[in-house]
Amino acid sequence: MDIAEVAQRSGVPASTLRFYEEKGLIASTGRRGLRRVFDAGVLERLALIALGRSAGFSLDEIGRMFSPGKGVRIDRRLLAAKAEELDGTIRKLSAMREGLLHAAACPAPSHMECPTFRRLLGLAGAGGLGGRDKKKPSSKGRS
Amino acid sequence: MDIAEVAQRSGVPASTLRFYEEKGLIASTGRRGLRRVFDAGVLERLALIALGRSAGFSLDEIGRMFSPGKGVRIDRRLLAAKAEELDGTIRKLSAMREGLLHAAACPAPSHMECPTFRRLLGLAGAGGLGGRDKKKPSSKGRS
DNA sequence: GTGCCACTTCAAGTCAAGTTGAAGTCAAGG
DNA sequence: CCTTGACTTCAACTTGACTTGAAGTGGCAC
Repeated sequence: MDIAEVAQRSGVPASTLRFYEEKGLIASTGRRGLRRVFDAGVLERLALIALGRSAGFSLDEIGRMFSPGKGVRIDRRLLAAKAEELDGTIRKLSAMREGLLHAAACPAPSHMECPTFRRLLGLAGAGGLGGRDKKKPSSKGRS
Repeated sequence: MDIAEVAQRSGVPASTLRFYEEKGLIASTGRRGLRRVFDAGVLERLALIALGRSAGFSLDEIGRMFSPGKGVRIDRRLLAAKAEELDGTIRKLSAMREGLLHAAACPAPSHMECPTFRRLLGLAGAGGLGGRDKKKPSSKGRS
């Protein structure tokens, strides 16, 4: 498979594939001339990377996970830790969602007069939850 | 209040306050010499900003929310939409957490041989969930 | 054999949300 | 009056994950 096929099959842009290779996240099995040749395993690897990213791992973390050998070799404690972290995030997000929903339905003329909303303010200050960014739509390139 | 006091009372660094003012998210009521003077309302505003950020709004979105007037004037549909978005995120995060937990405890020698883990892979590909970044600890400056 | 165009490389740009540094200002205390 | 140092401005840097552009190469269809 050349890079275009991997891109097309995985939905990951070629530029990203090169970037990932540069970062050591994926590897091409060789070259045909200048062009990278990938084997099918790279698709699994890419799925794994997507999974990791979804779970909140950085590319570096993901890289560390399978840089050792060919196997996936993910440290289970790392997974458990990440799961716990996720759990905290979920809790905060849930509280926020509740508050948002209430605020949306709140009868008070101004949100500032709503006790629930005001409670939410404190929550925001307290919570460690950071800014989230949406994933890019990435809806291009797929036929 | 000068910037230092606002910083101290809100926990938001002065550099960030200047940045926020530049972005139109907060306003100083005047100057004493060169120095900004803020009134107490800015603290509420900052709480609101923190809330918005926690809920996943970008600074621009937050700015749009209260740029109109002095009042908070948050569009309730926007809140509801954000809550729904949050809900989706929570769902994905939860699934991810389940999978992570399973993977951490999974008896299969390689994660690739574990059906649950493989199911997770599909999930990651499907989910729209993007990369998350942790909030910085920000444990400086607070006494 | 030759031309095209998908591939290659490498550097630089983007975005968000700030942070950091240098150089300058000025209110207040001694 | 003079020093101090907290404030000011402005620009450049940071991080993470890529994308984009320019310039070059070469595999493959014809």
